[in-house]
Amino acid sequence: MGRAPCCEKTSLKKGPWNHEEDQILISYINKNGHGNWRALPKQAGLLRCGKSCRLRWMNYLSPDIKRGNFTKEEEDNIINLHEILGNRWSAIAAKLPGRTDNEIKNIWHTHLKKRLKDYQPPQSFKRHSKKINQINNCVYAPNSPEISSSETSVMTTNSSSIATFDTTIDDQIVIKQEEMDSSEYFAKIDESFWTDELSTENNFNFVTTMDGEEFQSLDIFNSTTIMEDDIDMDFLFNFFIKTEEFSELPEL
DNA sequence: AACGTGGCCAACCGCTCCACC
DNA sequence: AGGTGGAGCGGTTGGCCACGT
Repeated sequence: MGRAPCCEKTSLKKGPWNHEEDQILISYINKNGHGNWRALPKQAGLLRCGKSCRLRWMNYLSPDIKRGNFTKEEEDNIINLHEILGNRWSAIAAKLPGRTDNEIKNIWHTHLKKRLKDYQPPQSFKRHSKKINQINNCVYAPNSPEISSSETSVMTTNSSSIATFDTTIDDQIVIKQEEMDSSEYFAKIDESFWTDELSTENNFNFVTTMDGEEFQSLDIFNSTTIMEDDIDMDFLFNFFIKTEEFSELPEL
């Protein structure tokens, strides 16, 4: 069974915070910081448990929090990150500055889940399957030279390419740190590109070769979305953990 | 105007993780 | 190595509000 409650709840206030309590908490933390959440309410003179104070600060009062509606870009990022990370709301929040895990969780349950459900992928998808389990090597090459025409890149609907697969070497995947205008590299996808084989989980991903002529789909996308304009190692690490098929991780 | 219903979101609860002893 | 306690996480709840009938 779980541990005992963190405080004697009978004497402590629960429910919505009022303005006065907010002010007490803000001024206490501004003055003293929050070393020990458990001890904080007593020291600050609040009839709340430490957990409640921490939650109020982290989710509402902290100056780092960005208020207001989520932008389309933020929503897209949440969708993509959720596809990679699942319900790890705090990990998703860490990628969205100013947004809290609670906020993201709420918007996921109220808006984004519905949005994904409503989305129908195009009907036909021509795929030349290249199984991810054929890829045995992984190389992280952030400063590698320009992408050659033999390589296949991966993108999402709203971001630049970050991953490049060398199609001339069956068992190698090269990850490059690229910042580029994706429209420069990727041909437009028309209806003939898609087939019925595409599962709904794949609907934010597609792959083209660099010359834009021959499209390829990789089964990697059954569980993975690659995204973000600015790649970072933490993100890459999560990506590789998620795609357990890789036998090697990039050097960190 | 009154009532019912559903959406939204702040807050709570139970649990795990992890540092420390 | 095992116990303890604080911090943090994810699921869930409850109350407010907008909208429809």
